[in-house]
Amino acid sequence: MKPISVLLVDDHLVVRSGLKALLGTQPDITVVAEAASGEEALAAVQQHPADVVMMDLAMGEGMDGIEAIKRLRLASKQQAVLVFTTYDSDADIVRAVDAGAMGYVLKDAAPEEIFAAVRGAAQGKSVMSAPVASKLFQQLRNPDEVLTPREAELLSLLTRGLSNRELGKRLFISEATVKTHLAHIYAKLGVETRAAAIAVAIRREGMR
Amino acid sequence: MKPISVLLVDDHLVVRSGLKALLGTQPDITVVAEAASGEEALAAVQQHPADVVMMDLAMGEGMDGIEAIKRLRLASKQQAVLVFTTYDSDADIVRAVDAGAMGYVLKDAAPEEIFAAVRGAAQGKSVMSAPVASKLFQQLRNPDEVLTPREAELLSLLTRGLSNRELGKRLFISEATVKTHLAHIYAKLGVETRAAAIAVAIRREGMR
DNA sequence: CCCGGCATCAGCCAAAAGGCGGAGAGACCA
DNA sequence: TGGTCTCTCCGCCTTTTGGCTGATGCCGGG
Repeated sequence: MKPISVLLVDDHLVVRSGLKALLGTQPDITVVAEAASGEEALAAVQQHPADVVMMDLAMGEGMDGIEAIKRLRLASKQQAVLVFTTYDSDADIVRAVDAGAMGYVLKDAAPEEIFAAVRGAAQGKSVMSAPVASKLFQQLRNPDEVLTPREAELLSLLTRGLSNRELGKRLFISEATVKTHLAHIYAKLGVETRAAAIAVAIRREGMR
Repeated sequence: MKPISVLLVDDHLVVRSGLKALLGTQPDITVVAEAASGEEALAAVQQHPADVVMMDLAMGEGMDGIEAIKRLRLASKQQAVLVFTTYDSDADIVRAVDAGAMGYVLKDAAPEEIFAAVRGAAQGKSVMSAPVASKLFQQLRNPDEVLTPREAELLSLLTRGLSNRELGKRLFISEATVKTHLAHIYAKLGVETRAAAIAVAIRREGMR
């Protein structure tokens, strides 16, 4: 049996080096390449077609992890993409799964969990950390709390600190409509004021 | 010459393991212990009185990095504390320096920079990444934009989505005073509304 | 073809937030 | 002692926001 080949994508050298050290302890797993950005990852996968791509979502400048996943999937369906990141925001999870990620593991996971995720991904199985799975269930159970595209768009601008008037101009809708959307958003997020909505959006929904 | 002993504090195993691998390549630096939380760090430093403590600021549950630095400094002035973290938010930097950190290095720094920081800290010198130094200068140049302790406290609660009334109750001050503080905060942050203030606070000031 | 969800808009009213000027007490420093 | 900060508080007025009710057009599934 050939070992599982892995491509690491993370903008932090320490993380890559730590991951390599960890994975190196497993005889059936080999790190064949590393990349510090989405761009590098796309290039690296040409040279080293790995079985599993472990990817961070937040990567400083340039292409973000989600975009990188999409392009990787487009370029070739050979390798499975495993998200390996710090945060478990609802929005990130949904977007990653949507982009075609096979698994979602948090950086504070135990080594065994990480190994299991890599092996699972290599076999085409979905693996995710408990908190991540729990969030996904949450969403499935309460579809009433899922924002519509328009609401999400508005919320995103809201976190930029715009007033109702400004939101209206930006989205080419009347202030009245802005208010209606806001009322719906508040209900779905479980808040009463725009201030709280912004706080929730940035922290929970990951709208940075 | 004895090698420099280092204690690593970070809640992510991958980061600790990567850092250990990196520092291990330097003959004059030895990692003598690791800790995954502020509490563990305080205990570990008793067993292994290291020359330098490398500490992350964001550490999930429990004591945060700033608090850990303060307690470490109280417990013993022997070791130098070097902050090693992902973000360079103004608030974090100021608070860390205030708590007694000797240096501030970002996780995306080059290995040489990390080594230099460890050696510097061991010799009692201050070392910080360029972006960090730049932010500090910024603050020195514009002291008008630095929040007072009370203002920072209020802003922190503001990002929780509280109303003026709630802020007043929480801080045992009148709503009028809350408004006064807010006006000052808005001026310092360069915004006009509480929504924008929250956005800036969470993103720029790192008040998560 | 009707119903439900979505997006759009209106008007009314109460509450909250924000702008402005003024002011006193305590701390700290030159 | 005088000047400067910081924190505290007041009143008055305008703007913004949020709650409520109701309505229209569009689209897609049953």
